[in-house]
Amino acid sequence: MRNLETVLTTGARMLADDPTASISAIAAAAGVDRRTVYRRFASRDELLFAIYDARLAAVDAAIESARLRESPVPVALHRFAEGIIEVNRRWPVELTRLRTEPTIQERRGRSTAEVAAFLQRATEEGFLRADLPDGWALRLLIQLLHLASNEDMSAPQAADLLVHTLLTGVGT
Amino acid sequence: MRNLETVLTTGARMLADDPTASISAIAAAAGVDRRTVYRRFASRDELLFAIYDARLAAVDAAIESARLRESPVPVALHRFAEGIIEVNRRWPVELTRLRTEPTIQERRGRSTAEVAAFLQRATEEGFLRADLPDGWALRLLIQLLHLASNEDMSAPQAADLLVHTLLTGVGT
DNA sequence: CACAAGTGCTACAGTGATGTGACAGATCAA
DNA sequence: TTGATCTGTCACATCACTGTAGCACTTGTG
Repeated sequence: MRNLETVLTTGARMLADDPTASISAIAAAAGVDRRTVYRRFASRDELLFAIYDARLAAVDAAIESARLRESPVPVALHRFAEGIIEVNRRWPVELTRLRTEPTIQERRGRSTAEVAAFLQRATEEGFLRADLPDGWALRLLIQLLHLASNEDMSAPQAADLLVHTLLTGVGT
Repeated sequence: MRNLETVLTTGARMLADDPTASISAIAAAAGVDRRTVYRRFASRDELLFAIYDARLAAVDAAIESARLRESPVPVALHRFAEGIIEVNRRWPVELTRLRTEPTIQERRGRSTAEVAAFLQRATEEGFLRADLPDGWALRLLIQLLHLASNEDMSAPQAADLLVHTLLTGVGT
């Protein structure tokens, strides 16, 4: 069903700027009856879960195709950034509350571990400074990804800006 | 009354990680009866407004004491970062929804304009690159402030890390 | 002590969202 | 066309939160 996909993406978009958006509102925006949503998802939480799950799947796909383990660091970083920016734009999810859920947490943890390992490699190969606080580069990268996703430019352009900012900052 | 301040700071903290936190929950966490909150604030929105207002006041104070117009750019930047980090920690408000309110919007706009002007000066004096997309440095700085605020280190340390990252990035 | 102000507690009406049921109409495959 | 599946709609119970009312109790100030 195309409708289901529409509900998920629309829901993601709406919940992004108002986490309290009701199922009625989401259904209406997706051009679907509220009752139909309840036929697909037993509860509100299940819908949120499905949305988050879709996002996580997209993130995993982006990580996969970035080849973080194999490609040269600069190449992988660019591909990863571009991929995640596209994911963030299609799934602008900000369901921080769901991160409590163990299943989500575990799965999300695996993805971030992948990225953390990549940053570790980048450090070892001399692309990142080695004297940074633990996890700082990772958290910085994630924030920059959100920031770049909201920039009014193409994904490749945004990725370029992001990588350049990440590595060299905005100073002279 | 000390209670009022407690309600505001507690509310800020609770609403930061769950924007739907009820007045009952906030009151309970602040060690106050729900009815007492309603005696101070006519409605829920008025409480949110008061919290946001307290944060804005703290931000203004931080901007003020940073002397963004007069001090040398590096000095002002450090003072500003340190001040805002402390504000973010005391008022971890993420009431993006309130930004619709015209009063808030206008007041918030004045603060950010002040910072934007400072960044403009920093660019003119050669501390920031001049070829950045419009507003990128400002949005980046704001995000970095949130990020640094959550780091487990003292405000001055976090400010150092922030400024260094902002200006030179994390690359080698 | 006495008075005033503030707070806690119980209770209540109103509202909006959630989740469920039943039925009619639409869609699509055989 | 017929049967099965999906969807829209009206209806309903439930629940949590909001906002208000009245009364009893505590606290501080003269």
